[in-house]
Amino acid sequence: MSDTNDENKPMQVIETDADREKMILTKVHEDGTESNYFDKRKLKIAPRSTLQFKVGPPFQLSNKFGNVIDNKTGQNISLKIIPRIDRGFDNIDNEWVGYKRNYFTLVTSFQVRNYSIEEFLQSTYQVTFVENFFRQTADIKYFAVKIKARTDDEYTEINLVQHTAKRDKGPQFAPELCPLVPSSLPKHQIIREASNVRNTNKMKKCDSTFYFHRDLEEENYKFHCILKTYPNNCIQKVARYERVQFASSINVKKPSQQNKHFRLHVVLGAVVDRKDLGGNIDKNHCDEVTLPGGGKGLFVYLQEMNTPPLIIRGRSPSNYTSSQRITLRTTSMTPSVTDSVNQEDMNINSPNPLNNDQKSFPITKKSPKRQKVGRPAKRKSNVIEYHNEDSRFSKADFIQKENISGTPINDGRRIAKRVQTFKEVENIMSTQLPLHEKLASLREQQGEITEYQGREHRVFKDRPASRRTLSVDLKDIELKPLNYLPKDEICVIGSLALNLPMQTPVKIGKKSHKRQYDLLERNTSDEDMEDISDNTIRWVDNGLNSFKKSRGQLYDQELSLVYNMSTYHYKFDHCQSRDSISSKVDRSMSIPRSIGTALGSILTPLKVADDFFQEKQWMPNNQISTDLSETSIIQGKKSFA
DNA sequence: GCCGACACAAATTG
DNA sequence: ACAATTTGTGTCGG
Repeated sequence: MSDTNDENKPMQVIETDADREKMILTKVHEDGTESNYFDKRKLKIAPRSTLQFKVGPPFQLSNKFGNVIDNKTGQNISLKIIPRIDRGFDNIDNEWVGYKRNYFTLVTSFQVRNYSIEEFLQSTYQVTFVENFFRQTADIKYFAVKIKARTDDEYTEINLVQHTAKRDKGPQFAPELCPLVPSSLPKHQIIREASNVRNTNKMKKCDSTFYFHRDLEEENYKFHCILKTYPNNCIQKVARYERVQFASSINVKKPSQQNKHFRLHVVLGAVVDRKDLGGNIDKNHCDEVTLPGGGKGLFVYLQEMNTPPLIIRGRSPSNYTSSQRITLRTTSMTPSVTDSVNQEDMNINSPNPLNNDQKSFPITKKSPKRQKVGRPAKRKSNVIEYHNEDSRFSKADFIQKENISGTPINDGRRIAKRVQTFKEVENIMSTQLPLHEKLASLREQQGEITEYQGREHRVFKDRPASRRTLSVDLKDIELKPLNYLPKDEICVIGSLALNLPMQTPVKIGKKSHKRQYDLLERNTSDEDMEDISDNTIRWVDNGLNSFKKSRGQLYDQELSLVYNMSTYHYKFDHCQSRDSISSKVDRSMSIPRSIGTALGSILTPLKVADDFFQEKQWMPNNQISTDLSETSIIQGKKSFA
């Protein structure tokens, strides 16, 4: 459970470094599913991609209100809300970021310590709470949950809106109070799989996970019990709030232009009959509801959990890739701390007219140079077309044409293709090189002044700066989940895939990755459900302590952070030297922090690898190192002399 | 600049 | 294989 022992320290260094540098941060859950966190300013992923599902910020207990007594035993019962966000929030640079226009999913159940569901439903309960300085007691008709959003500072409630799957064609509605019976919470994967089920067979399979059918259990509940006072026959075990959005009217920024922070709240409460209560109720900690019979009821808050502060990005184009350009950079020499300094220097010379407000993304933080204002977004220009074999058409060529015509080239000779893997980036780069060089020399002949003049340093001193730049529009790089590619040919790095000159198809080996190891060791339960904790105190401890322990608001214990580039280094294999992938995975653990932080790069491992190679006095040929934080592609020398 | 509405496109679902 | 569905986001116009 504790990840803070010595052998993990090197890992943590890497992770911390990686934390600042990765395009996609992959968190592996205990059930083997992954959450892939990425910045939508930097990377566009298809709407229905499974990468859009991800576990969001953890909840912490924020309030306890009433007291619930089991009428049979006279004992207090101990309740626990089990909420989770399954879509809509990315962990970017230690902040939780959602999009105003996009859906999020919040699921929650609740559990009662030391009760089976049957035991629980066979009894009746009484709630005692204080409202308006008066102590009130009433029988509970049923338990229920609701969700809310608030601003972090003012504590103003923010409206939430839900859509049907039909979105614009269907109605909008506020998230409703959801009567619940106790249950564990289905795992993230189950929520994913159940998200758009229409097939009746599938629905039946899901049914027992999500619903409790009172009529089917009649003989178990012959006497008066709480089950009888639940509103519907079909009672939910899990509240699923899907397709939720913040009200479109919310202002996501403060007047100072700083991000406003929001929190999502989950409230567990008990619904009682208003008639059972005396006096005035101020409704500070309860809401009025309508009872099944039509009478007035009260939803009495029992317990509340909330998220850490959330950032909601608005509709500004600056929050989308359409306004961005990424850069692929290649280096011809081993990166080092010095190099990185130099690079940073270079960066300063590149203007960043776009976003000043990008500190949430590490790459940008490291390289404050977003160079070029993206061309106006064009609906139909998301596809890069190029021909793998035809070096006459370079990416640069393409971009130029595209910029002029506003449409992708498609003259029938070339294969339309979206860039999805680094292999493809590689292809683009390798095929375009000759032309690029040509263009470069042409430019030189014409006496063009290079953008990086004055920035020469040892890495590039042998090449005119004008030869170094090519750019790839970020919009044109879209990454697909792993299962789109034949497994034996790729290296899985988060959800990115690279051709891997290596047999192991690969995640990170046990020994090499303590966290992964822990994860595997712990991953013993096949159940879809999370276990009910059998100790109240531990609940609290787990909730709060792990919150404290968490770094970047991810639970240490529940995850293995497998960063895209942190462990393997690899290269683009242009010359069959397939032995050049270092198998010294273990050594990755000792990558000095300075190396890891040296370059704001989504392909840091290449640089890391370079460094190892240098250490070993051996440098592989044909490595292309790319740096998405630069504003241009810089093509290194083809080989080292 | 913000927002509603409509539109497009791409992965999933059946 | 194919069509329908779903959802991120591009775009227009008020």
